[in-house]
Amino acid sequence: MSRSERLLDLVQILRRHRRPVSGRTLADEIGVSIRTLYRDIATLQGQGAPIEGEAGLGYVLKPGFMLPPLMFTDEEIEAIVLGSRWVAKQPDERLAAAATDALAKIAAVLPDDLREDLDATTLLVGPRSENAEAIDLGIVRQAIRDERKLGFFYRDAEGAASKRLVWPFALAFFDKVRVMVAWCEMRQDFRHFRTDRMSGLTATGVRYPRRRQAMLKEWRAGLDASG
Amino acid sequence: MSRSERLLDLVQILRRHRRPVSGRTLADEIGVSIRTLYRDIATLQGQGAPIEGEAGLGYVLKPGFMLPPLMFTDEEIEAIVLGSRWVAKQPDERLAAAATDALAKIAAVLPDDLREDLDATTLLVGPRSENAEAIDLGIVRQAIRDERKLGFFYRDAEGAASKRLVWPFALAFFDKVRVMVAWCEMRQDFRHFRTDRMSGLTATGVRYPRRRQAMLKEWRAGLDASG
DNA sequence: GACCCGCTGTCAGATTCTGGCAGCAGCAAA
DNA sequence: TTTGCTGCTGCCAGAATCTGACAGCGGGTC
Repeated sequence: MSRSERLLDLVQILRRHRRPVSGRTLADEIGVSIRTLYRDIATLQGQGAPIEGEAGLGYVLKPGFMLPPLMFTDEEIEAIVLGSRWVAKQPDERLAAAATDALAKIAAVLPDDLREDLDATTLLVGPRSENAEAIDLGIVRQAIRDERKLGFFYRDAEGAASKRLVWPFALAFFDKVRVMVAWCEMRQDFRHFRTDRMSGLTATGVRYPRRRQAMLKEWRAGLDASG
Repeated sequence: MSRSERLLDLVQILRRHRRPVSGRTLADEIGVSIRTLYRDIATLQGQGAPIEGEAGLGYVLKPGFMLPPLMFTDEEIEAIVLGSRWVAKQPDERLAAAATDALAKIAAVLPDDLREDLDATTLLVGPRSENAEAIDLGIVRQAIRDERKLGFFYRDAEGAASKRLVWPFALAFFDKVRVMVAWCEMRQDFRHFRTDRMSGLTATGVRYPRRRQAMLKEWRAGLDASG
């Protein structure tokens, strides 16, 4: 195994362990001496990987992912950049900021001529949606990732309010509004919730008893059957 | 200079030369023996770089770009994927196909757990725009890249038709319609052309006398002043 | 035929990588 | 405080890899 491959492997292994891992463990897992492991970690940090080491504990990788070298055509790069620009203008502030950061990282490594080409693809968006949500979508995304229940108040189209406890498993982007898809404990069925009608969001921390993937699949199957 | 850096450099140098370049030239430019260059080329090809070599001519790199290893946070990856999905659903077939290809490349290297996270971000789009253009946007994009004049027929909002010769320098995505921004020889001013109202597109092959970047800048300045 | 060029094999020397050892510093539990 | 675990660095010799030079093949062009 070449060194560069090993470095990518190392990042992957670090991703899997959420708790701090000792260098000894990592070294064994890759099949390399601990001295070499320290060198590898240093190299990765030098390349911008957010790895943190603390004496007495071990190494932790901040949530993230290292993309290996990839070959893209001009048009593929253009598509990625255009898409990211679109996301950067969406009202979902968290994702928009992430898109901006990602664009900066990509632009930093693009050759000049390609960057100029991209300037010729302008993205004009209409006025921002007035349906800004009062809740933090980051909490929703985290709950989906961790498969944990969410509590909140919901105001439906008629203005009637209700308190919900749901099992969220997807976040959909529908034209101008964002919609959380979840299993609603009250209705005992799948429900869509417009995020701009939600309030009082509470991350319960309680795991729900099903797998996100399975629910997503089931929900999609239901969509196909009815529509 | 480490080997991996040199490989990236090699791709960049190949990008700059549009004509075939001999291995000898490349080797000199990087400061390495020709034997090593052949090895480097072989390595790059093994990594998927579309480099073609022909005896008696030299090497050519198909239009494209090799992205070096990059570190992204989960949310940045999510933003990129969401944006690419959006592009993939746009009516611009060429870009949509490119977005799909790019997504496939990215998905191929993502760890499983991250790929699952991304499934939870669904993109629901409304019905496709009915404003599909009758022209090939690829020709427009190429003309912009090469800074060459374009001829076409245009039907304005009132239905009046006219023949135009323009200097295109940007392609804008505005909600559901795509707009080509260009200097119009007839009006002697900047004009926007909805691509779905264009027909009879002709790539003249004639270069226009200004730099794309300068026109883009001037056009933007005009926008700011009037709006 | 005489080039030019891509491409491969071989091999010795240069370069880099690796593992083991020693040692320092920070932290936590005993 | 002491003990133990861990991150981190310097050093050095052996292993692994990379590199350059040479030779040779096949396919094109002049």
